[in-house]
Amino acid sequence: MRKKEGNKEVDILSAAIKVFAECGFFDAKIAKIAELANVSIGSIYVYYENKDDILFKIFEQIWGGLYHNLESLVGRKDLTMVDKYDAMIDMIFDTFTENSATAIVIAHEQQRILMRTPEKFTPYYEQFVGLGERIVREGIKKGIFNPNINVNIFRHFLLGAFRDLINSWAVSPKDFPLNTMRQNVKFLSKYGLLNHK
Amino acid sequence: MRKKEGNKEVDILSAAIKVFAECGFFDAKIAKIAELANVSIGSIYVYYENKDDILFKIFEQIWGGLYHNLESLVGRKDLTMVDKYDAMIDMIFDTFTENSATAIVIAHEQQRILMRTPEKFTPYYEQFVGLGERIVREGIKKGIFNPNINVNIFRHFLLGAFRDLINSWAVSPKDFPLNTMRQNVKFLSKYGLLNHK
DNA sequence: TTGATAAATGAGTCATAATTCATAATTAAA
DNA sequence: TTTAATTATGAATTATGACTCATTTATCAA
Repeated sequence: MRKKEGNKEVDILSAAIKVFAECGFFDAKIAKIAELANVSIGSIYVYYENKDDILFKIFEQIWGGLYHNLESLVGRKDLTMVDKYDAMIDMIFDTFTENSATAIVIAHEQQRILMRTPEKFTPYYEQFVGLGERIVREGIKKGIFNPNINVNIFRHFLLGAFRDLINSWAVSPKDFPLNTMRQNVKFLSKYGLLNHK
Repeated sequence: MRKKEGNKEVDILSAAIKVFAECGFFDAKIAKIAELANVSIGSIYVYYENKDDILFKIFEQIWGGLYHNLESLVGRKDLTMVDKYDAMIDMIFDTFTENSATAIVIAHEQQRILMRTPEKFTPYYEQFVGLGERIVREGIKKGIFNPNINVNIFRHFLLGAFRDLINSWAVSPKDFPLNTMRQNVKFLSKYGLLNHK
């Protein structure tokens, strides 16, 4: 039996994230991913079914991680609802700013996949969103959050805002300092634009 | 001289919007656009340089219209800052909900184009955004809006939220009633999620 | 040392679809 | 009519790049 050399599966995924982020999924060439991963073209098809499959695995990794993190957050009894909410925001920021290329890939490709083949998308995404909504609903029930807010709309409002912001940061980090972004997102989503004196 | 039959240029653009919305830009076939527009494949290249050019013209149309509308709004003296802000929100909603296919195309393709070839993107977009920022800055100067808000971040926050919401509405209008969406976006962006009693 | 098994390779296949262009059709002016 | 200018056409060309698979290479057990 022959042993695997290094970890091609991981190398390919990392390379793919970089290439997808730089060129976009459709202009990304398998040959370039192979080159960047120091792997032959054939090896890519040993580890992944096809080009789509590589993209799916990227989503799986990201949303799987976020789901597990959020799961342990929602259960905590030592935090106020606002603290949980803030922690959730931080968690999303941390995940996506850890690797800016990933942020770009998610921002660009997720919507398309989600719209055309939602059944093939990682279930972690819906599970993650479900947990997020739970935090908001719980906050409403406790009278902390505004009961007139439509939770479904709020979720798209917040995630949409996130996508644009994190992508902007990934493209030009100097124009979007992380801490300023965090503070503004937390503040805006909780208090809004108006000056309450 | 031969006369033009009907208005192929417009027919092609309308057909392209539908096909781009349904399949996404990359999976959209020129042949299908030609078929839907009742035009030969060759005619498409009489009126447009290539596939990209069709997409560019769609952006041009939408952002050109929005820019001109917003331009006449910012100059009005009879409105409070909050009224102007609300009117701007309504204007964006109106433009994109007028044609849901256009909303989907913008939501899906704009980011990619803007990131990879910003120099080729319609200048109306930046002009529109500039006017929007002016409203916010003016509101801050008048003490109506919170001076601690980073205007650049706010712009991405709001436009990102919009994109996701309008796209969600375009995909399943029944889950996102227009009026509820309008109210929630206006409320959330001004007052935020917290219950101010 | 050798045979068996799994891993790795990349030149070549092949389908796809954007774009071209030689030709035809239509209208207006001469 | 005839000619010229413009508009319309779609079969044929062509480039591209995802994916295949016959072959090679590496490792282990016997």
